[in-house]
Amino acid sequence: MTDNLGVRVRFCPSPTGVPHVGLTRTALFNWAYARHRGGVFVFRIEDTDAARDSEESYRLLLDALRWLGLTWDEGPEVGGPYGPYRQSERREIYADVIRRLVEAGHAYESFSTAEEIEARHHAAGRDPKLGYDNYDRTLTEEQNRRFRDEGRTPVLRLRMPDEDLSWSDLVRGEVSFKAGGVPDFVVARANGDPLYPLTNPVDDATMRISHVLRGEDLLPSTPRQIALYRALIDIGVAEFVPEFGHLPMVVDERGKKLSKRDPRSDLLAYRTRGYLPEGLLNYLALLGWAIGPDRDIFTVEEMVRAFDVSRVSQNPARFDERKSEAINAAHIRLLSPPDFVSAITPHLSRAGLVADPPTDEEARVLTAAAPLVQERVSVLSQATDMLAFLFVAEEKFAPEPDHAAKVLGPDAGPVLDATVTALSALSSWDAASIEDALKSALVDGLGLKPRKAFAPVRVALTGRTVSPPLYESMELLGRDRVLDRLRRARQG
RNA sequence: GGCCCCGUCGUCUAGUGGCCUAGGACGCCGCCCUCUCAAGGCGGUAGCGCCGGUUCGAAUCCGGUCGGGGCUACCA
Repeated sequence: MTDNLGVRVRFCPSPTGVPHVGLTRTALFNWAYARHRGGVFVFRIEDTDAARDSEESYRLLLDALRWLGLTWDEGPEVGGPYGPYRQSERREIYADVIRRLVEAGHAYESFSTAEEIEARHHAAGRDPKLGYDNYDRTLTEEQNRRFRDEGRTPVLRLRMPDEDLSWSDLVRGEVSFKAGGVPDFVVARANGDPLYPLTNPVDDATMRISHVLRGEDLLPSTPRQIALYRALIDIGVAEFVPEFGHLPMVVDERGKKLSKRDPRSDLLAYRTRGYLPEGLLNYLALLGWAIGPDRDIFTVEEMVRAFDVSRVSQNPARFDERKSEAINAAHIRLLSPPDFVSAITPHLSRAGLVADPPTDEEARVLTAAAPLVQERVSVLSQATDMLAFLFVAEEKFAPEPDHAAKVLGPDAGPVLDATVTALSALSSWDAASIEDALKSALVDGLGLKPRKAFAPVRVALTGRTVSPPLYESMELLGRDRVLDRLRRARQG
């Protein structure tokens, strides 16, 4: 039924606004399915709505897929045998299909206005929300001519078959819509503009798409697509009806479809906050799919190997930021030290802490300091806060006021003094020596509990009550800066 | 309103008639480790919406019910 072309799936967003996570999850599942089956992943841009589409949005879409590594085999900038892959460049194709649909009697002219349709429902005592009543379907040429003479211009509607429309959904099983339940729908405006309900299936048909995997919100439009497909087969545009699989919605805490305007849907925000592509993808995969029992951290390769649409969940999936961070954190920990350094470097330079690219000295410190924070961050941008004390210009360094207030009071004086004394006398400057010296000076010497003893030192040196490990941080900072910061803290 | 989809811990899920006194993960709580915070280790908390039916046996099958959601444009 899907002929010898094999698996061909597509991702077909419209370039409006910024890329969002629901869309991305759909892209991921399509991509993973193509890769798993050794098929083709087609990327198509549905830009038929000039009023809302933008070139900027188009560019962001491409960037996003590339960042995530969701490579496409056919589509914008890579081409392919069924192009062009932007609907704005396929107008002649639609015009031709429309003409043939009308000639074959599958589409007809419809002059009814919304008001007239509603009025007829009222007059007949029907629910006015019923939608189009197929009124123009049976109009004679004579009546059509009269409308035209009045100066009215018709839209084109597809004639829905008078029978139940069902299909075996890849994720939901048998789904069926009763005959007559779906009104004849508009495929082209009066001015000839083709509409989404037409362009989408026409492109799928002409691009030989074998499996349509999309959000569940599009499930009610499937009967229309099947009807259109049958018409397309009749006029020789399509060869088969594809398989459909409707993925569960990604919802918010209220259970509603995650809005494009919800800050959590902004895909780009995850990138700037420092999500790893593999971390984000792993979490997105969890929204409606499981790689197996008792397991939820995996690589894209593992996902590709295991992915199967028929195992996709039918329930809506709530987007949980905490869990998405936890999954990302797990992937950060999986990074090799050099990879982690490369991952955080752009964040540090964007924050103005290191040059772009970093100087040799900065790179040296970065390499030494990165392991100190790799297990402490869940998103990359957090590394900038934790490492800032190592890179800020000395004259700009100052402990966070509220942190200082907690532990740098009058009690801290003797601790700071003892630390300066102990450190000044140290013969070798390394974490182990520093630890020995401070423990004997503060814990043994002053009789303080370790947590009490080190808190003021930590804030004096790193500016915060929470920091990377102290001794290692001191080693990296160097004796001069350490002593200088301690003395400055002493003076308050 | 109509049509359609969905219903296992708070959340994401495993579960496809006996392996389930329901497993994992996030979160939360406690303990251990410890210079802080994490990470890590150990332990704990919490769930099959409800009612019937089928069956020796149901989270799993069927019906109903209740609840949630989606769609219902000359947007995509």
